[in-house]
Amino acid sequence: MATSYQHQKAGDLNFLKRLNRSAILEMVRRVPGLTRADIATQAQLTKATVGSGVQSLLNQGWLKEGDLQKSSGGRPGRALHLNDDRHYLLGAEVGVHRLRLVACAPSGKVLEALHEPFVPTTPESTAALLAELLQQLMRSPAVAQRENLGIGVALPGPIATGDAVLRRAPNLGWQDVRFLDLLHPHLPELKGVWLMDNEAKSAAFGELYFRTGKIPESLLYVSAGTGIGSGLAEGSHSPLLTRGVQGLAGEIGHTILQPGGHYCHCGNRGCAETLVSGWSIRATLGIDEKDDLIQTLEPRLQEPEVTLTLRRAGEALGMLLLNLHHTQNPAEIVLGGSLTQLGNTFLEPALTYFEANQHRLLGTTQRVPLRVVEDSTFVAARGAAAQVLARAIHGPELS
Amino acid sequence: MATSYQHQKAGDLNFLKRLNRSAILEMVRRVPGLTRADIATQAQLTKATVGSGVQSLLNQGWLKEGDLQKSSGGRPGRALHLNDDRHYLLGAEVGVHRLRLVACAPSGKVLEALHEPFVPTTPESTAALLAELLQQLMRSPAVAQRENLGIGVALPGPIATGDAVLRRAPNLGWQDVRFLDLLHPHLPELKGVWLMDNEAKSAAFGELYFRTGKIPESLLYVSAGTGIGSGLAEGSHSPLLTRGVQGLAGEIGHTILQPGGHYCHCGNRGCAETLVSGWSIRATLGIDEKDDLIQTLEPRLQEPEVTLTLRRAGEALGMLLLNLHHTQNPAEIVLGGSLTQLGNTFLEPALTYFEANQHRLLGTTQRVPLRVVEDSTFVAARGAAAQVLARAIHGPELS
DNA sequence: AGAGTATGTTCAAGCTGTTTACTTAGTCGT
DNA sequence: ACGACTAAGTAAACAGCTTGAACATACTCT
Repeated sequence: MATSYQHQKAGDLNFLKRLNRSAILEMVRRVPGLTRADIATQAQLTKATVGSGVQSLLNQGWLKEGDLQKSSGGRPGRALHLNDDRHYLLGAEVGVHRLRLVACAPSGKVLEALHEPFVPTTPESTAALLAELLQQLMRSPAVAQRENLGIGVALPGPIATGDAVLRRAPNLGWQDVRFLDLLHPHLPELKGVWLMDNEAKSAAFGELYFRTGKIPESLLYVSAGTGIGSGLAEGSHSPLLTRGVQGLAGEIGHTILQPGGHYCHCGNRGCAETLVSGWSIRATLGIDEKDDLIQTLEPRLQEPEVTLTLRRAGEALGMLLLNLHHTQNPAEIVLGGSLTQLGNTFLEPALTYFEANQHRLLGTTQRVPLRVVEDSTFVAARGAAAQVLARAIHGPELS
Repeated sequence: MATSYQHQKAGDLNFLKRLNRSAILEMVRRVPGLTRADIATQAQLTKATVGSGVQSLLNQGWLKEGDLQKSSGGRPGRALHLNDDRHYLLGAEVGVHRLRLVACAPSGKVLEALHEPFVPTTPESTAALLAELLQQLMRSPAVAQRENLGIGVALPGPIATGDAVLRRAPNLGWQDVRFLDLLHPHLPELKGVWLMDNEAKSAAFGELYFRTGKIPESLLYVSAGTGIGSGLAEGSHSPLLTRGVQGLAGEIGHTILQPGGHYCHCGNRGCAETLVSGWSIRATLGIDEKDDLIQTLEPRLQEPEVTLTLRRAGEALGMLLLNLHHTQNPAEIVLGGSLTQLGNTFLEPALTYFEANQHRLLGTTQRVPLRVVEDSTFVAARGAAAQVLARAIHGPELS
């Protein structure tokens, strides 16, 4: 249930063993079908060490053996795979207008999902509602016979490292909420990892951690919804998230993009959110808080006023992306959040601006891919589940 | 001589031993006067392990024993200190108008320094000149009888992780320079660690790594000179630097701060450097490239045009700092570079803007300290030396 | 069928951290 | 001044993990 992260400086033999087991598990997770010999080569371990480590992971049900591989002149190796049938992870996102829940297999496959509209209330009643939905999810047949590894909750506001407090969620009207402490009494039987994190950071983590094939060395997730935030995940083995001392890292909605510009709800002037965000688009077009932004705008996309507003917002987003490129320089940028549903009127100016300017400093040597998530509904919830898995693999759970 | 950094996933017993030795050494370095018992408690190791580790570090000359500490009811512990007399580190910075060199003790104390004006030429002749100055430094009495641990070079441009190439240095007119490969033939006798890094990143590393007492969990160094760049160092044990895939992380001079603003030399419009930077101040006030900016402006600080220009630049810097606060949220910000010598006309607006706005999102719970370096002349060179020490402590050198 | 080659396993050996008991060096109380 | 007490540091036996070398296994090529 603790979320603090112990910075490991020194270690004993047990630590070394766990380190090696984790490394093996991560490698097979990332590259399904790896053989013991492949692992020994890549991890710089001996065949014997890998053999015993794999055996123990097989016994614990983390791995399973697959087919024999094609021989390359000698005895063929046996393929190893993550055992995707034994465990599951719970991930939830408390959004501004929605609760989203997933149960994931260790591979990241979504086993069951729930998507409930909700009107923000107190943290306490939200926790009660979420607990009820989680229990509903856990009773579903695809999940019920698996072993749970823990639960992760993604929230729309800054959360500092090592302290499970949501400092402020302006769009929920919450402040200093220890959400896990509120949720735990409703789910006392739920053991394993308990964690909470910022929504964009969970999303970034999940997009990187559940990736297979060629894995970028870092990934930035930009979440464009009512507000706008970002998360940076780095490192392929077990990605690290940049949270900042106060959890404010990624609060890009409040970076200044137009000095002396409009007032933001934070009290400052010219914040990026005054140019791109659900609330600023609402304000510009006079759309009521109670109406769904996307549904309201969909039939009005041809109106010149709407087109102009979305184009301007899109261009501001492009600048914001370029600023992140020149501040954090991630290997890949992923764009998600409800505003991506506004389509090309909004997205095209952002993508165009970024493409036109990303090579200003170094020429066209290496392109940073910018990808728009097709459906970002469960990205943050799935990301929180990914964080649970990472914690389980690298924590004391693995014996 | 290799600069690539192997991401350690798995390890053997030797790795574990080195890890523990490094941890002990780091702890004593950070808190001089620690006893074996203190180390055992903090590092979660047994007395016996610490004892043998310390013994080996004493034998190798990394540590030395000090006085007995005050007893707290039992046998007093013996204080341990970093042996500051045995080794030294070389650090150099190739600036736009200056070469700066230092030889440091492991504590970070500058033993000898050199500061030479220079006019940018080819990489080759710069390497030759630098090598000559380095040899001069190594012959000085305070250094000559110590053992060298390696050399680090800080350069004004992006350098990607794991690849010792300076991609572009616009203010030097260099491109794709493997500077270490040019320097090495002139100093074949120099063994140990060889590395190069971006100037602001070296500075950030050094400011964090050589700190004693209360150590911030992360530190952002902003270098304001001809151009403007930043570096973020994180983690107290052995700080990590964020470089980005292409080494563009921290290129904050080219973040957009004024959409549709003036053209930048990068070809884009509204970059922060068009508002704050040595070159933009020169351009606004019509100061020739050949004249020293600081010396030219010092007698003119009362002129309304100068005051206005510097105030505007300072305010833009304040916004840039706030943007970094809301993007990276470091635990401490350090401001350096030649422009800091312009004094309060320039600095005061920056500091005021930052102080006035840093609490917009969370209230005044926790203040992020913003410090201006008194004399930033050797900060980057000393930081490069710090990187050498860290590489030596955590690399294979420690047996 | 037999040689060749690479995978995976077994087991004694070596190394590292731990445990336990002991020595050492102070303080406190009488 | 002496002894009881406390905590730091050390020595030796012990436990656990990785290693190295020999061996068993499984496929291909001739």
